[in-house]
This record gives sequence, structure tokens and C-alpha cells, in this order.
Amino acid sequence: MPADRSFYITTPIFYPSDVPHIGHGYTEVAADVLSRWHRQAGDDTWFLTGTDEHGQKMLRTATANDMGPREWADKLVRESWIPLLETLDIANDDFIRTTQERHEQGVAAFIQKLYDTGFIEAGDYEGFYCVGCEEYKQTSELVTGTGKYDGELVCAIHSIPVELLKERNYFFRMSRFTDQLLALYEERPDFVQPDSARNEVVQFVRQGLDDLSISRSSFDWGVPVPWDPKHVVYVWFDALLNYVTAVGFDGDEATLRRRWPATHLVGKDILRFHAVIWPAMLMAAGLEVPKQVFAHGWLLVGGEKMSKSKLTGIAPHQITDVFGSDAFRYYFLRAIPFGQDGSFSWEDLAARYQAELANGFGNLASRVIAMITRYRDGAVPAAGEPSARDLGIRETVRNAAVQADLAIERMAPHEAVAAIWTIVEELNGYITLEEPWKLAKDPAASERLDSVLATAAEGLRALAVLLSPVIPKATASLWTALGAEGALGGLVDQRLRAAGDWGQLPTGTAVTTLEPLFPRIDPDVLNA
RNA sequence: GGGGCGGUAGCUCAGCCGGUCAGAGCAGCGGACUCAUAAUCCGUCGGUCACGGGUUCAAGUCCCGUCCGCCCUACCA
Repeated sequence: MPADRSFYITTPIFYPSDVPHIGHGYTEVAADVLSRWHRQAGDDTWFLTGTDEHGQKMLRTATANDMGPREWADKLVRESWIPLLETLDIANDDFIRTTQERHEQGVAAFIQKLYDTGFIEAGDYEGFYCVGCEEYKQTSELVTGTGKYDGELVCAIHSIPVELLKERNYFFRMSRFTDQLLALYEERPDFVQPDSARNEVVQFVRQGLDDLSISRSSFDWGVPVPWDPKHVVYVWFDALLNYVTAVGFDGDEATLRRRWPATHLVGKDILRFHAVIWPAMLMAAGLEVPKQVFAHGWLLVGGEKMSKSKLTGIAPHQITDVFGSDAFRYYFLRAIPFGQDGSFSWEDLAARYQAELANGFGNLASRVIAMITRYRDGAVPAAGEPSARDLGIRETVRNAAVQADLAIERMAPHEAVAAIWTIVEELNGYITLEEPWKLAKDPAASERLDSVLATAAEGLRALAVLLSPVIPKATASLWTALGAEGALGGLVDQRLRAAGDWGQLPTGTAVTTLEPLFPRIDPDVLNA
């Protein structure tokens, strides 16, 4: 694989009026780990996230809060969304807001291009419109209201009355792309993943696509339609374009060529926008479709999809305040097969923190550093002729590195972590079998003790590198304690695809005190 | 109503094209050990694989039906 291959990954851009919960956090963390891995592997990596700030709903919540929409968005981004990224230790390369000039200008150029080439035409649209959904509803999507709205037609989702509107709108001729899209799904089975998501999309498109109304004239919070400024661009059509406007669409061809196409991480609920509408838009514009649209699962709390209305919503800081950002990152990537729904519970989180991070990895680091300090004055000794067991450890490390990289390649970070964790398990077993504390009492076993400690230290070196995309803070501490920076350079500069190569930590490297990487959590805190 | 995905040990889940597939981790229990965050290592208990039929020499594994759950349809990642 060429070292300079491009890897461009995106999260959905979030709607600022939402309150950040662990579902948003999960998406961010997944994208972050994948991008950190690729970046550290030497790929030309770009990780984009951001916010979706246009639309009628945004305008109304801003008005309700006595603010202008832009001012309102600024406040939410500053107070909620940027802090979310900091809470989770997210290393995104860019943060796009749909109210930025670079985006609005790109949207205008894109829609003008489609208009000029006949993919957008004017049409009349009349229908029931739900303000909450920001979209027109079919009558089958409406129910008869009760209580305050007794007898009125109300939206089935929001339970508020719909408005009968007639608009002279502009339509995107999406229906023309039905066959091309089906061919795309057929030719590139990986375009939509996992398979369950792909099946849903294919079934949906087979029923045939309608044209899509992509402008609104009843309010003005959005990107003006260039040839008819009384209209603004429909918020989804606007929002999807962030993925290209952020990397140079319309103006910076070199950057666009360098980054695009992207891997899109999305939640299952917005799969259609990304797997149907978005590629159709790109086809119309003559741009490449995305590399992949990957729908991850929902977090289930108490067996049900996490929900604000059911009070099962959990704010990311509730977890990081107790366990730290590394634990959040590790837990969600390790415990949930990427692409499937996953159960979250505090009990499971606490159990894995204790068993895997504290007792497994953290304690391993502590015991190795402690023994090198105690038996060899803190200097990593030189290994002698390797025993079969020593060679076994080397093999474990090599395999783990290879398997982890392959797993990341197929969007299976949970498998990558599991592969890396075999090193933790093997190394703990190795130390128990070799009993270095006994070797230390026997002068004749001195050389063997050197080998055992050197093997363990080198194993830690590999672990620090391989785990750095997942638990960057703990691995940075370990890297420092190993004294590796002087000889090998910074942790994030270590090449992941070479992490399994044996013998990188030099003899004589001075280790230093290591505070517990994952200290035990006071049970009283957990029960609080 | 239409579509998708599930129902396997107390818990979370592996089990691809049918033939050691009845498994893993955690929890529980017993033992070893002491370098380490009362950590580690070894052993062990534990399931009529939702239910009822069917195909087959052979079915968690395929087919039909039933029940239950979740999701999409109907923009909370």
C-alpha cells in the first residue's frame, strides 16, 4: 500500500439545538479512532466534523430564545459542540459550519451547476408541512390529534398540527438516477455497509425514486437559490454538501482531488440521505460518489434505543467525569461490534474498565515498569538468546499488529482492539510463567531475567503504539514512563504498520515511575 | 400495512456455504503465586441453541408457520 494514499472520513454534521449525548460521542470517537489509525499509519488522512445550522427549526428555536439564528448557532457551537470534542479527546482536522462562507458559496455553485445542466427544474408543490420535521408529509404520515389539537391533522412524530402549504419550488430530478444508483449498489457491495443497511437501501430504491423538492420560500434562513433569491436551499440538500465544500469544492480543485471521495460514518436514521440522495446529487454534478457510507448501530440503554424523551439520554461527560476519555473511547469501540446495535450499561462499562483497562492493561504496565526499576535500576536490559516462549511473544505481537490493521481496513475497530488485546493477555501470562521475581533471587538466572524484562518492555512498546489511536492519554503516559521518546521519538510519530516489528526499544532505555494508567474507581462514586 | 435485523450459558455476545457447534468474555466457585492498581495465572460450575412442524444419513446452522423484541417506513448518532 502506498504510504500517501488518501483517507477522508466524516461524521454527520450535528444539529446544534440537540443536546450532545453518548450517541453523538460514539460517532465522533469511532471516526477519531479510524482517522488516528490511518494518520499514524502514514495515510494522507483528513477527519471532518461540524454543525448543520440552517433551516426553519433552527430559526424558530433561535427566535424563541430571543436571538438571531447565527448568534444562536454560535452560542450552541461554542457551549456544547466544541466542548464535546474536547471531552472525548477528538483530533479532527476541520470543523465545518454550514453558515460559513466557504460552505454557502459552494452550495450556491453546486446548485447553480445542476440548474444549468437541467437537473433542477421549477415545479409546484402542495402538501401538508410539519415544522418539526421541516418537511412535507404524506397523508399516510399524519394522524388525528388529541387533546389540545383534537380533531386536527397532526404530524405522527411531533403530534403538532401540520400546515397546508403550496409552494412554487425547485425540484432535483432524483428520479432519473434510480437505475444508476441500483447499478452502483450492485457493482460496489461495499458502498453501503454493513449488509443490513445495504439491504434496506436497495429495497427502498427498487420501489423507485421521486423527484426531491429542494427549495423553500416560506422563510429565509438558508443559502439563497442563486437565480431566485426568494428561495433558500432545502436544509438537507445544503447540509450534505458540507462533505465537499469543506475540502475545496468550487475553488480549490487540488484539495478536492486530494481528499475526495470520503468515507461517511452515519447513524442508521440518516442512511437514506447519504446512500441515496447524496450520491444522486454527486452523479448529477459529475463528481465521484463517496467511497463508502457506513451506518453504525444504535446504543441501546435498557434494551431500547437511547432516547431523550425516555430519559435514557446520557451526556458524554457523565462517563468521562468518572472514567476518563480513554475509557469512553475504549469501551464503545471494544464492546460494540461496529455496525451493530450495542447495549450500554454502567455495570458493563465499570466491569470492563476494571477487568480490561485497570487489571489487564494498566496493571501489566505497572508490574513491568516496577520490576525493571527494582531489578535493573530502571534500565531496560539486553535480551539474550530468545527462548521458545520469548519467540511466542514476538509472534503474538507481530500477528496482533497485522490483524489489527486488517480489521481497521474493513471498518471493524472492535476486532482491531481485540487483536491488540491478545498482547496484553499473552504478556500477563508470560510474566506469570517466567516468574521474574524468582529469577531475581538467583544470580545464575540473571541473563534469563534480562531477557524476560526486555521482552516485556518491548511488548509494552508495541502496545503503546498500537493502542495510541484508541486511548491516546494512557499510551502517552506509558510512552513517557518507558523512556521511549528519547530513542524513538514521539508516540504519534510511530508508524502503526511497523508497530509489530520486534526490537525497537533500545537496551539501556531508562524507565521512570508510572502512575496507574487506569486507577481503580471508588465503588461509592459508581453508586452515586 | 410494507421493509430490515434479532431471540444461543446469570450478563454481553461468537457460531460463514448443514456433519467435534454446543463456544468466548464477564460474573460465580476452587486452586497457584506475589513483580503489580487486593492485581496475575490455572482449573471449574453453567445452555431442551424462542416455540411448532418439515427437508436430510445429519439442523442453532436450510424451509414453512407461530410468538416475542428492536429498527426503518415516519430526518434524535
